[in-house]
Amino acid sequence: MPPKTASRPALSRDVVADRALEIADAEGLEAVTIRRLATELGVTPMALYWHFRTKEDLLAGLADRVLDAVELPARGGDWAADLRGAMHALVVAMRPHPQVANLVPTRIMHNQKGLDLTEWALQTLADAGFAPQPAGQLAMQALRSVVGMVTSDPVDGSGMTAEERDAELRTKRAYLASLPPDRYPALIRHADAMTYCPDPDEFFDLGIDLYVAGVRGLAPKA
Amino acid sequence: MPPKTASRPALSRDVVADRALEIADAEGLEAVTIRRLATELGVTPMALYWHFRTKEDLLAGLADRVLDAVELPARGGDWAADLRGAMHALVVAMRPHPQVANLVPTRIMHNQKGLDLTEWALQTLADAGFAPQPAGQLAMQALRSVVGMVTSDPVDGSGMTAEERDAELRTKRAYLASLPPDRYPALIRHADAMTYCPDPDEFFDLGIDLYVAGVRGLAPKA
DNA sequence: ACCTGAACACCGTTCAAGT
DNA sequence: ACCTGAACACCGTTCAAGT
Repeated sequence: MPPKTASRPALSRDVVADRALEIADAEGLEAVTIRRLATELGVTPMALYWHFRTKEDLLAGLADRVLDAVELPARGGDWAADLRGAMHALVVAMRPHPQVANLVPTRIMHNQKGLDLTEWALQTLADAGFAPQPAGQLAMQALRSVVGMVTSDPVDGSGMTAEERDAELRTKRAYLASLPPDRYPALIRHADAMTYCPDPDEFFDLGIDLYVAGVRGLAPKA
Repeated sequence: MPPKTASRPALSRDVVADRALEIADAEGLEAVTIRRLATELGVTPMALYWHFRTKEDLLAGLADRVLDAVELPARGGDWAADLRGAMHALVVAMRPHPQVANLVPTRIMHNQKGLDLTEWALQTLADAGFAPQPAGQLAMQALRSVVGMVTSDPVDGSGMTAEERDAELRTKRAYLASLPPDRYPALIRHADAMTYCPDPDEFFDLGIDLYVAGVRGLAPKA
């Protein structure tokens, strides 16, 4: 039966991890603190140690929660489309939690969905004709590529309001415009493109396209 | 003139940053602490605040120090070779300090060498025919690609002794071998390739090749 | 099984003061 | 200009104890 204080929901790994995810999304990973988490959950800091061995274990739990949300699509026969599908699935799962993205690579091999993703990637790369060594490296590169994109997401990457983003954008452009034009002509010419991304979806598409085109370029000729 | 206690070298941003780099390389970024740093430098924790506004500022200093070490080669006319040269220069500068690699992207635009690198990349990608928007994204992707490789360097990535690495390698392989073979056949087949890299240089070469091949695949036809 | 209480050894940082 | 001293508000974690 539930505890007396009906206000407090029962504690569990998932409840704690979900709350930690909310804090991380709203205020960044540094804001995720055993003590803060305990206060918000109406519990003593030590209570959390029943569910997580250490804070590191808790952070691993966050990464697992993100990986668990991955929905792998069905495989077709085309290796390029399959790679795209897996990367897109990862992007969809990770974009809501850009702060946690960096933790995912450490969990990829210790998580059911992570193993499924890796198996998928290895099979696909083997289909494309790669030997085990490059296939393994390219599979990991796909993961890192997605993590990198999500981490530097031009929109959601750093929980800010629209006004804050606007102010920062103006600051950045003013800064780039102030650079010596004889030394940094291209930088100045690209100032707008580097500071503003009209369509975030295109941002991710380009990253995935880049990876797939790279794999295609390196693939052994059939 | 030097202070009385000749044992203590004069404090400065560079002296502090170099010491912090040593600690980070040997024991990881978490070991870099204002108080620890002060003790090692024979000084009060508060002394460091004369040279760095905050700890964040100190960490930025570490990233700057890594970027300062980049030696850009001369440019040829071939855009692919130029891209390769810039990425290789970044790899050479960052590999000795894999723990700091993650901090570099935040400094790339606030550092002389970072700006030089970006200018180089943008000019090269413009030469290859890219419009400003994709050129800007691809330039950042090159940086992230290098950071990702250095961060997961199979050899130097996580300051361990040869014995520790060997033990971990055996553990990992035993773990992969214990997976259900009907569900993870490729993973098991790739176990050796995923856990051991015979030549770290090839690891980085493949990553750079992947990026360049990707750019080539996306480049507008001449 | 699940949680509390008190204590320990750390953090980064402010503020006033010394030289 | 450069550094010290004392204090504040935090951390993660251990260990023994409660229910």
